[in-house]
Amino acid sequence: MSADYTGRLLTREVMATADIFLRESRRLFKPHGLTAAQYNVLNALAAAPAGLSQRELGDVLVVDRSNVTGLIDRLETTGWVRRTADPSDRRVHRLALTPAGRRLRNRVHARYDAVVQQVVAGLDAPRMHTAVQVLKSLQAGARAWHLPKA
Amino acid sequence: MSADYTGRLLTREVMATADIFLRESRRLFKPHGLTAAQYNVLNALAAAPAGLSQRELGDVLVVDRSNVTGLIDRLETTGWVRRTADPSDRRVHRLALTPAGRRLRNRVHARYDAVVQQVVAGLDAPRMHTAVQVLKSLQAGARAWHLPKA
DNA sequence: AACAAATAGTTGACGTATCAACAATAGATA
DNA sequence: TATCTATTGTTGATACGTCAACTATTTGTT
Repeated sequence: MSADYTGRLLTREVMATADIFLRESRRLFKPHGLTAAQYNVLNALAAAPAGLSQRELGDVLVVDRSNVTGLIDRLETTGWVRRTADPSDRRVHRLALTPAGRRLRNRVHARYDAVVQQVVAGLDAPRMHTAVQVLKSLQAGARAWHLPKA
Repeated sequence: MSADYTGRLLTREVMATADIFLRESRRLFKPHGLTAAQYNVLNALAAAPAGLSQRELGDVLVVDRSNVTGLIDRLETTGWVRRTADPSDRRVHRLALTPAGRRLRNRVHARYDAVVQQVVAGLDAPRMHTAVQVLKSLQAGARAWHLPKA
């Protein structure tokens, strides 16, 4: 098994695994009326006690500002997120979970976490640790390819 | 470092890595006028000497039939893919690369492959092998969670 | 203070993805 | 054969994602 064959295989499997995770996680979110992107928003907001601006949220999710607009529009109509004016900068919208949004997030997060534990159950810590290191290395490699453009 | 912490970390890193790959690969495809989805179509067709029906292509790419329609519409207008009538079943459209499509695919594939080799360069075979095994196990685990619904 | 950047958010155009509903065709069965 | 069922591809609605262009602000410079 040549090294480059394994390299191709590895990158392919990373993509395939992420794709399966995404698909299966959608099945979990759907009954709660949530999409995967919306769950990520609730989660990011739950982890930011002081709230986030839309730009900050976009940075956290690695998503364009323009995408955040629609995402929050929809989450506002469902009543899970609130936009409030920032007192010190009239351009920014401060985002926060509503109580209902926080409850929903906690409920879904617990289920999601339980599934992750189940999915990961067959793996021993050293192997997982190696896998994480390999993934980090792949991320660094991908970014290193990116940077030379500068 | 508890096992469940590593489990959460692992799944998060899988998603993050796939996301970075996707973003960076788009940078590679763009100058050739290709999107990531379109590259995947060209690749699937290049690997199927007898051509594929739209349903078969959807199965290979794990996307909905309805998505294939638009994908092929666009690739037909750029002249990289051709739809032909299937003689034995008037419902199906047989898909094939045009010569230009095949040339484009080969050109882009070569570059893509070179980048993958570069990205993977810092990793030794045993670690990659472990990572692939872990990923396969995660896929199996995710699907195992899926199946119990039946 | 006045003017020139830079930044926050929105909009519109487009590509990709899903789902549900539909027409045309094929296949199975009564 | 006539009918019922399944399958192929298309369409329309909705969501997500990008980019480029725009407005309203802020900040920085002269």
